[in-house]
Amino acid sequence: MIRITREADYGILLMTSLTRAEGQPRSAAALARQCRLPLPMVSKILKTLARASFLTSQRGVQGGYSLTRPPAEISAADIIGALEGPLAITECSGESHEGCSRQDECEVSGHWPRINRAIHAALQSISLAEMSRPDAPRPLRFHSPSRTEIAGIVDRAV
Amino acid sequence: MIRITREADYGILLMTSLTRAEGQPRSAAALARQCRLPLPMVSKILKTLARASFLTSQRGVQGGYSLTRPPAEISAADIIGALEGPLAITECSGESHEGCSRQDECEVSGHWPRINRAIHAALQSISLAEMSRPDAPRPLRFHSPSRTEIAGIVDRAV
DNA sequence: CCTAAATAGAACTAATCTAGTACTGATTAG
DNA sequence: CTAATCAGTACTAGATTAGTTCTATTTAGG
Repeated sequence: MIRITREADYGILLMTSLTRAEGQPRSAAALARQCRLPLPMVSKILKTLARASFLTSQRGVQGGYSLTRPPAEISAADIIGALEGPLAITECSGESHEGCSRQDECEVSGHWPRINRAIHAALQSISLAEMSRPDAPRPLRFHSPSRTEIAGIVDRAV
Repeated sequence: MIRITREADYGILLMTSLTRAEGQPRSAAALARQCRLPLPMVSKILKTLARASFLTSQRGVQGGYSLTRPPAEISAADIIGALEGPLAITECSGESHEGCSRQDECEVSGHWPRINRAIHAALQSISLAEMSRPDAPRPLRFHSPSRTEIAGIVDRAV
């Protein structure tokens, strides 16, 4: 349907794990164990989140990562945005449509920004604090083997 | 950020094109020309949409595709849902978590359904009729070379 | 001051998935 | 009966993701 990368999926998982740590720094290894994720992957993700300044890192022996802001002030959109990278929307995204041969044909035009905003709003409205609460609607997660799909949103919407 | 496949992107484009045809059947070839998309791709997409009963097809010499419902009654979610396929959410999606080794660790649990619903609602709220109106917020479309990203939703949200 | 525990960062590989093509069959108007 | 058009399937090439490996840097504690 609409997909986010595994990195983003794991990222959210890790952030919720850190939320439950309540300010105490956690090492990448500890988090990897706790979430049963491959350590190198976890390291990579945490590094990225640190660079995006959602986490601070403490090097050295008793080091680790911890949240820089209260979990209520971090949204799903923040986390996903940090991890999926600014990765070139490539041509046809910003103001320059040079590359887009269909510019004229698609008066369809404005629909993507509209959809973008709708989805962004949806993701922004969900805070890390909320996601960390165990008493969620339904105890479900989506782990696909190679990708995580934000799925079922059409076929089995509630 | 969050991506939909090109197929879905094209699908929306084609559907808006059909909307402007106002009930008149259009052949795959005509639509391909109009939207400047490769014909085989267009055929494939239209077939899928027909199977999902958003379109009816008329075979033979003066045949083509036309909408089965008024455009106000078709949402972005419908189109995207039809095209991205039921494609196995694979393990860990429905009620069976057999495959998911992390079941216990991730009390994160309920956050995906919550996010799903939010996004689904967002996509459902946008009708084909709306998307076909040329007077959109900003004349922008996103054609990436290999993928379409519902992008910028985080970094350059409005 | 030296060692072990951590993070930092970049480069690389393999598997998966998407996009697009090609081919063959079925239907229908004229 | 023939040309136009939809139907369906199988295949290929390229791009992307997921995950690994290796090396460097920082720091607590003995």
